[in-house]
Amino acid sequence: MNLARFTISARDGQARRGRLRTAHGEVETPAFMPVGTHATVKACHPREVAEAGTQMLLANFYHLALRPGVELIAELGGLHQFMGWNGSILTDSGGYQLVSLGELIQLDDRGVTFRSPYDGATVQLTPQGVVEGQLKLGSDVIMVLDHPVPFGTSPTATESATRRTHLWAEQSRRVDPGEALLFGIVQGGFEVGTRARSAELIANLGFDGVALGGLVLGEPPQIRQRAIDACIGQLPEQLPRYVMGLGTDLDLLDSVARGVDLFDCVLPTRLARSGTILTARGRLSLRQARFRRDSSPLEEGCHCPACSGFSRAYLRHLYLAGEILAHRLLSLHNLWHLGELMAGTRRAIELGELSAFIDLRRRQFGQGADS
RNA sequence: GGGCGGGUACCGAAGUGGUUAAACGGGGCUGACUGUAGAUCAGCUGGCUUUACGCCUACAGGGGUUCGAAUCCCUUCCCGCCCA
Repeated sequence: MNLARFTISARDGQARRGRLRTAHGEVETPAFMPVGTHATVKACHPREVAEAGTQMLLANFYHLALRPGVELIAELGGLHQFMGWNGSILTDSGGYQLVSLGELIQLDDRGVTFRSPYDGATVQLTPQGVVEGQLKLGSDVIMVLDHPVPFGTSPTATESATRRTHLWAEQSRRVDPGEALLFGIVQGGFEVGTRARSAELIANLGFDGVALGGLVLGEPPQIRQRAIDACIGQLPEQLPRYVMGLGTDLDLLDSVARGVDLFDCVLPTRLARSGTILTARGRLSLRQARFRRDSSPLEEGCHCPACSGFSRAYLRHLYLAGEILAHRLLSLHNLWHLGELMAGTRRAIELGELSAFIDLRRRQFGQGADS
């Protein structure tokens, strides 16, 4: 019944120009979602995040359930009101934490038990509980619980995690998402056949969208691209496709060309907090001594808050001095950069010029960031 | 004038006869970062070179003792506290 929530207005090759309707507005796709794990895009005011071109951001159910708690957020009017964000919110289930917090978990087919990294308390996540919890938060797009495995995991372990992911996906479907959209997640490791089978199975469970999970976990780019292609081949046209955790410029462009609609990544904000900025020519580490006296903006032609009025030298100084403003300005620059990149791809798809656009960006990127 | 305590690499600070070019911090430099336990993490930080645990210069200055000294002795200079 939620199929009409996603419409495609233009195509260019495999790429799609679409629009996802949520309870909090429309999301123009292809879109990049900044990550706000703890109900904040670190260092940035929500207004600034919106100004960077963000229509939907990601928050993390698992982390918010631990702190400050789902009930508390619900009591205070839901996640949007709680964090002062009027746009759309996609919440991740905590599936990724099975990988990132690997030593702190115990799991079986019923779900996961986490030992809280904050206070050692144990928390249980079940497929249904996770969906219900995200509903209580008032999330616009709800992710199911899944079980990703890093590159290099044995076929047996991969098989078992994938089977469990499918089992959990089926159980998740028993919860009525109401106004929210419910997205399933494909796993299957990095073997093309198992990937494709997982995609086919997930695509047939009636979700409102399909995410490709378990990627960017140590695999070489070509293997990742093959895995993405294997999945896309199994997915129906009318469902939005979301590759979880992908976020370099080239990754985004390649995936858009393969028919992916949604992305999220911690990279722009995390890199910013370690002094690295994104530019059309590549990354730039402001910590490098060569920027000490550089009076130019982070990137010529950028209209972000950091590039309007501040020099590289000043921003480098702020960063090295440990000043909070550096985190904010550099984060915003990086969000603007990806916001512009995605706006560019949307325009290019509409004009049927995506490959030219990608070629240009790729060539620029190849020039390096050293000038 | 007398007594006591100090002077260690860019800074702070360990080390009191031998695997010490010298612990540990800070600072500096370099690198990593892809559904955020991350304002985090890792490496380098006397000089030179064939980057080698090779050579040189080093623990205020000078002189000794010793197979061997940042470490022990003598002396000079400087700093701090106390007494006159």
